[in-house]
Amino acid sequence: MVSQKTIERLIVYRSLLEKLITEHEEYVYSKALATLTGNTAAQVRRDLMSIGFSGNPKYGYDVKGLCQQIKTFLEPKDGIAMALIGVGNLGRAILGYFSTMRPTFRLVAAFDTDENKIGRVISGCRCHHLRDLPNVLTKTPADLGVITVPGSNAQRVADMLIENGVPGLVNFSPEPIKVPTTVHLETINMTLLFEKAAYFTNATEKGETP
Amino acid sequence: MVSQKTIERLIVYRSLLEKLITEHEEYVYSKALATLTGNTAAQVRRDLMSIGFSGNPKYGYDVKGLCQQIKTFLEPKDGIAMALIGVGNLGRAILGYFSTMRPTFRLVAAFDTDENKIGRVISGCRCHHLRDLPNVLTKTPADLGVITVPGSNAQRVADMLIENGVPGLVNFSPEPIKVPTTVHLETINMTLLFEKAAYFTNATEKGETP
DNA sequence: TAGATTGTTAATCGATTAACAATC
DNA sequence: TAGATTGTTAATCGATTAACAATC
Repeated sequence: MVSQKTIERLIVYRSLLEKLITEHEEYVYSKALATLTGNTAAQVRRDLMSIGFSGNPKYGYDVKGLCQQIKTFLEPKDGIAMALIGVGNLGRAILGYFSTMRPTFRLVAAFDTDENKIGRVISGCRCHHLRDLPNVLTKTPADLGVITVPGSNAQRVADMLIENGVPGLVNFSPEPIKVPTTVHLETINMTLLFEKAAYFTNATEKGETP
Repeated sequence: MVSQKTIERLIVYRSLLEKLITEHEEYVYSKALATLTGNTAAQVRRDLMSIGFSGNPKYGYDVKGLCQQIKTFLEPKDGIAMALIGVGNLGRAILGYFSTMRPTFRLVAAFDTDENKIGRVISGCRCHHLRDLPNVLTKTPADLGVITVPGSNAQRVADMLIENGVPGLVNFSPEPIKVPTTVHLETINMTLLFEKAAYFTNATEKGETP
């Protein structure tokens, strides 16, 4: 199978390839793709090999063809339907963010327990009460559940999503949650990220960059 | 030097140790620490070795002592002063988040270019105009700059922060930015995170979990 | 003492890089 | 053809895991 690291790089390649398309570049060499994304040429060739895309020793890789192939490889053809739970500042930031990313990523429903938010439409996405989650997700199933509630409720919300057939979760709450192995969990731990940034900033200042 | 992976795990250990302290646990074995954080006992012992903390074959590791040692290792003793640029939804979410994390992480100033936000105090942090950044950061220097502006301005903001002596950046904007090697950069690419979650959710559904 | 865990070294594993024949 | 790049295998590197003597 394709490793997590390779997937991450493929996402970065695609983002760059889209930029190259707007610049009307037709072909790109592994060396150029590597330099522009902070990798090595060998790494790029190995990654592209893993998705079965071939280049040409004379011209390099076809930009449009490669971009399309990565897209096909990464994204299911009917896109990704997402449900978001917790319409606080972070939730609203994510709703706003993805409203520009259609049609691949579609936020199909938002949930909260604050009555003031219920019924409102934020960035084109309707906010429901959390108790209606089973009904809403039965009508419009979601591939990805985005958890942006305070930590103490994260596990409960995760359990609800899983019970209602959501196969993947993205957890932004600081509380670690448990899921069965059949469910994919991506955790974005802000505290950890900032602690790490703080540590390495300090280390970099002290010249520890070997 | 201590690897990035080890630093990440140390942060997780500490978070758990703090929980154990509230539960009045005095000692913990490497096996328990490992199970509770999703690692192996050997991994834990190796990580603790790298920061020079010793346990006892009879009782395991002293919870309070270990927690304190990790804290001392990770965090400069006068805490981390942060400046945040871009007071949109994401910026406000982060301001709210860190207002509860004092005194280690202190948001000393926020900046925006929207006149409606200038002068307001959000989660205890005053919002200044971006043009005043040099003055404000001269008076209250920051260790970490948090970039939550739309992508197109990210590089310009990063350059301003670096020019004004900020040694570490956390970039939430989708646009990749360039920094000199003397500056530490932590990138949180939401698009990448969601693309990855979507891919692995799909792969997990198809049973590709070897 | 007997039994379990720590600290640390050696073995293993996986991912990255180097090398080079095949190709254009 | 000569020169450069691709595709792929072999070598290297770094991180994880296994093993075990020392310790309590």
